[in-house]
Amino acid sequence: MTRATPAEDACTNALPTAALGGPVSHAVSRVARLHRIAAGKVLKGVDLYPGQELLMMHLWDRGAVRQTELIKAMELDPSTVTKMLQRLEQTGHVRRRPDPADRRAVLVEATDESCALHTAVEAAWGSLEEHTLAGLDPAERTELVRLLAKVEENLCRETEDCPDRRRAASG
Amino acid sequence: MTRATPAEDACTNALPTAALGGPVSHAVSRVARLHRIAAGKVLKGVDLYPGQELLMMHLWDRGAVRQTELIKAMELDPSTVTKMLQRLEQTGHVRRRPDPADRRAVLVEATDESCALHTAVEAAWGSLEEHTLAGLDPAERTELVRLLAKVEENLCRETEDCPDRRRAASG
DNA sequence: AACTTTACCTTGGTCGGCCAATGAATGAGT
DNA sequence: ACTCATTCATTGGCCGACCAAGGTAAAGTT
Repeated sequence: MTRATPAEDACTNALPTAALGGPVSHAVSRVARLHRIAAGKVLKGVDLYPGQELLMMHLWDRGAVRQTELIKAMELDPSTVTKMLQRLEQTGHVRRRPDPADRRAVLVEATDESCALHTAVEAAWGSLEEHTLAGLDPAERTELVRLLAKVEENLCRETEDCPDRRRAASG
Repeated sequence: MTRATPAEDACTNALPTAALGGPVSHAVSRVARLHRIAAGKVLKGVDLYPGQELLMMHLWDRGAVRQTELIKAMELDPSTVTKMLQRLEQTGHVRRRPDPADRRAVLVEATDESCALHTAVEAAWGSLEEHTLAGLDPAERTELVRLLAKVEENLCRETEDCPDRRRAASG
């Protein structure tokens, strides 16, 4: 269509081709990267790496849980969670013990020291959020959340990675 | 049997604390992750990993460039680009040669074989973009792009990672 | 009870991405 | 011309994240 000859194309655009072919995809990548960096800076004060704070929040919120719980809640790969927990345990943020009711399961909980970070982490996230949304009025923020949710839905569908989200705990 | 506390079942949907404290931050993380996965699937057909396609696009677009050029254009860490290029070289997508005009620099260019992927990659990105935006009407798409750009600006500011963007290619 | 399937977690590998530190060549200052 | 600073690229280490494969234990089936 737009591009017929792959071999010869000396178009000297300032805009990357990617931005033309997929502006939103491109923007998502960039925003995500910058956001992660920003998160890293904010989290440096609490001795956490980006990503870990979500796990900790879940732990603070729910208390002792099985890893499966975390995996499902955060929709991450099991191996990812395992490794995160190993590091988190090593840094003293988390404690793991075998589940007495299920010998193949592991119970995870936040350590008391980590609980001291709870407030700081939430404050950090609040500040990160505010920074991210600086200059956007409430209507824009709402709209952004709505649109992102739609996009997430779309991507979720293809990925088929969040199938049981709707029914979390049905009897 | 030892299911969980009934109180937890009450707030089923398990809105993570993170979602309350930073809905957009949370959404950005999730969307980014899903988007990356989707990109991975689309790119599997062209033997590229997510992230590499942007680099290749730049190469296809600009021809032989120095790594610095890539680093600035993609706003990535130098070491990241180095490693990406090493793998890309090993998979035959890229070729590197010393810059005759500057003995500490390296010229990078896409191989001919990789050029054959050019069209496929752009098609993949197009399809990814379309998938991402499925169900959004043109107005919503525009708005999303606009809002993401604003957010990127905000994050950029703090990060101070894209200061010289205005003067991309001079001379 | 014995067998089979499923669930839970771990390990090993790969990739993108970062930071910190290093080596090599250019460029600027004196 | 000789320092000194800057730039270019690489290496090593680390983390998040994925997949694939494996081992153990609990359910489900016969």
